[in-house]
Amino acid sequence: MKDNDTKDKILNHAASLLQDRGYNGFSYTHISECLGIKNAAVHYHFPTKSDLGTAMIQRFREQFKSWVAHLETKYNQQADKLLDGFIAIPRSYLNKENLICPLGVLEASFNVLPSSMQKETQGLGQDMRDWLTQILELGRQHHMFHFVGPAEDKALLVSAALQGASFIAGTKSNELFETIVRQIKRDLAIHQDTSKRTTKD
Amino acid sequence: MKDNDTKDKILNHAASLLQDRGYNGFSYTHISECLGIKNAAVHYHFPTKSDLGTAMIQRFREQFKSWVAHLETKYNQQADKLLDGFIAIPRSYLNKENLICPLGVLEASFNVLPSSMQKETQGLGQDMRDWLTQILELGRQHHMFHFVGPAEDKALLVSAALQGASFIAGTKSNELFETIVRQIKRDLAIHQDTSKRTTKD
DNA sequence: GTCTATAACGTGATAGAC
DNA sequence: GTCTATCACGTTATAGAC
Repeated sequence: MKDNDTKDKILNHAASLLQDRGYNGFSYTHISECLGIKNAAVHYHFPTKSDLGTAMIQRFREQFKSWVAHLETKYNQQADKLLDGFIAIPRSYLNKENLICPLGVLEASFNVLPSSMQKETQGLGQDMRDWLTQILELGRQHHMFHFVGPAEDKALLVSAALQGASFIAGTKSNELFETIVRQIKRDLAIHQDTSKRTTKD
Repeated sequence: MKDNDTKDKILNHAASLLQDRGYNGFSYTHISECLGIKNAAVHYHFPTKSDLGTAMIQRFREQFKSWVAHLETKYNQQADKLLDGFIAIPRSYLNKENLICPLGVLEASFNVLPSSMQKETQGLGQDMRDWLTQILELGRQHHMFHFVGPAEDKALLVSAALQGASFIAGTKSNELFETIVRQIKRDLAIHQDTSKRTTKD
C-alpha cells in the first residue's frame, strides 16, 4: 500500500469526523478504527493532531481552488451558474452524509484551535469570500443580479447565510438549507415585485 | 450563600465558556476554577454535564423571552427598533467578551450533544426565528421593510446570516459583524437604487 | 454546600519491536 | 508502515467526611 493511500484515507475520515462532530469531537482512535488500524499508525502519518488538522484545511483549500478552476472553465462568465457552483459546496456535504461545511465548523471552535489551524481557517474563509465577491460583481455587471452596496459586503452576507444555513439544516431538515438558498436568490433577482409576495415562487 | 447564587454563577461561567470554546471545549474543572471551588461542588448543583447544558439552554430561552417582552413594551409595533433589538443579542456577546451567539455554538456541535440538549437547542432556534418572522412581517406591512417571498423565509435567511456573522467576526474582526448587519439593512430598505451602488452608505 | 479522595475512562502522544 | 505497550493527563462522575 502506497504511503499516500493511507494518508489520504486518514484525511478523508478525519474530514468527515470534523464536519460531523467538530474539532474537539473526534480522536485518533476514531480515525484508526474507521481504517482498521491502530491509533499509533495515525501518529506515524501525522505526529500531532495539529499537524493533521492543518493538513486537512490545506486540502480543503486545494479542493476549493480546483473546484473554482473547474467551474470557471465550464461556466466562463456565467455568474448564475458560478453562484450555483458555489452553493453546491455546502449542499453536497449536507446531502451526502449530513455533514456541515468545514469552514463553519472550524470557525465555530476557532478559539480552541492551534494557531496554525487558525491561520489556515482564516485563509480558507478569505479564499471563499473573495471568489464569491467576484461572482456577485460579475453578475451585477451582466445584469443577472441586483443588489445595493459593495459586492464585498453582499458576499460576506451570502457566505454567512450559507454557513448558518448548514447549521440550521443540521438541527432540523435539509430542506431549510434549500429554503434559505431560494431566499438568497429572490433577494438577488433583477425583477422584484414592489407588491407584497408572501407565497413561494 | 444562597443556593441560587452559586447555581447562577455556575450557569454564568458555563455559558461564557460554552460561547467561547464550544460544548466539548470546557470541563467542570474550568468552571470550578473560575469560582474558586472544587469540581465536585459543581456536580452537587448539576449532577451531569448534560443537566448543566440543558439548564443553560433553558435559561437562554428564558432570557430571550424576557428580552422580547422588554422590547415589545418599549418599541410597540416599531419594526425597525425591534429588529435592532434582535440584532443587539449577538452583537452584545461579541462586544462584551468576544463571545459568539449560543445558538450558533450549539448548532455547530449538534450531533455530539445529549438529546435533551438537542431538543432545547431546536426550541431556542424556533423561538428566535418565529419572533424574527413576526418583526419582518410587521415591518413589511408598515412599509418599513421591503423584501420578496414569505417573511418566514426571509427570517430564516437573516437569522442564518447573523449566526454566520458572529462566527466570521470571531475569526477576523468584530467590524465584519457590523458590515453584514449593514448589508442586511440595505437589502431590507424600501428605496433601493436601481443604479449600481458600489460605495458604502 | 463544599470538601477530599478516587474511580473509570478517553485522549494525545512516544518508544521500540516487527 | 504498522504494531504492541505504555505514559501522562484531563475528564466525567461518585462516595463519604465536614
